[in-house]
Amino acid sequence: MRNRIARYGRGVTDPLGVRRQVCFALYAAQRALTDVYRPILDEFGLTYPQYLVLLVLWERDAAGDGRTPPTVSELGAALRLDSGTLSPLLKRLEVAGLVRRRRSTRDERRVEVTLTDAGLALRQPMCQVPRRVVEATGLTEAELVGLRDTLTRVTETIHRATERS
Amino acid sequence: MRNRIARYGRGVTDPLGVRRQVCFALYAAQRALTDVYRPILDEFGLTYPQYLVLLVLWERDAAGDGRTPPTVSELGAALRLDSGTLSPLLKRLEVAGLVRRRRSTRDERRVEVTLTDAGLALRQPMCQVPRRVVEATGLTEAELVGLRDTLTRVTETIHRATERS
DNA sequence: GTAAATTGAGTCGTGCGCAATCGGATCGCG
DNA sequence: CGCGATCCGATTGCGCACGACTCAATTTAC
Repeated sequence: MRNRIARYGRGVTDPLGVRRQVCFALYAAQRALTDVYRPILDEFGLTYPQYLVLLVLWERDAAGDGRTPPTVSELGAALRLDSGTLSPLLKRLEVAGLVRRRRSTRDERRVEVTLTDAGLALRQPMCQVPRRVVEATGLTEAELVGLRDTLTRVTETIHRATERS
Repeated sequence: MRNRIARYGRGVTDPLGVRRQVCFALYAAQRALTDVYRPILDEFGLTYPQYLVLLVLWERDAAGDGRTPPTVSELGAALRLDSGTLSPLLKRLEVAGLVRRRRSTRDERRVEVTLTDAGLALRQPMCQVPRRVVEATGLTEAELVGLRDTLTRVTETIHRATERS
């Protein structure tokens, strides 16, 4: 049974106090963490969402399981972004020379995204990026794992709930 | 019809994978939670950042401590948003009839933001919004408090670190 | 008292993030 | 085989976020 939240009245326990809200904490933390990434990723000429796309591509590449390269939809599934976000982003990555976009020959609706040599070469130097960012959070390894798992659970709960509609 | 985001079928165990990273968990959770807010706030014709601004204004209004109304800068300090984001946002809130902007007479650089009657009247019906959202996360109250505090700590740590430069 | 520095709001450009929509490609079923 | 339903990607439009900048008002330093 869901536990009840105290009644929303006024005064000291004002439920509408911004800083009391988990949602604001999440919103603020996300932007703060992006602030940490920005100068680091700037060294590589990347934005945070672009970096995430590369992470997925590196991951798929390393798996080396003989699958075809990921399509725009598959990247969207991995990052939960839709084509309206990914299409222009991938174009910018292509202009930067890090990825290639190519129509699938088997299904010409699909666009397969592959890493260029330059995109592949970025992987090694960027290996230390996560460590540098994590240090800025000031959290212990255990706290980080707990935080990640809680956040992941929240995300999955929400997605399960909304996919039912 | 909107682009549907397919389920991401792979395991969570890839050591260097996107899904292992706290940063991605934060990024994804923030967007998932916004997905929960969107339809609810749509009923009031608001976006999430606009709702946050109203939260601060309601809070200040309830405090009734005789202070002057918050300025754009003070709203920015509360939400950690700069004038480049707030100025157009506040204009939209003004067009919507929820907020008034007025130059301070004592310092004409400042713009004071006050609630209109319509903006004030929105407070009561929106009291249930946080509860409805929190239910969607599927977390207990204790977990929520812990999550909020951890996130707040991360945010503060980052800000202390970056403000030193 | 005036020049220099600072502060506060606004504007512009770039890049997400999402809704809505379009057009082409494929699939399902008769 | 034919045709409608479905799927996929691209595109468009809007609203954040943020950096860089402008401009005016105020504060300071001398």
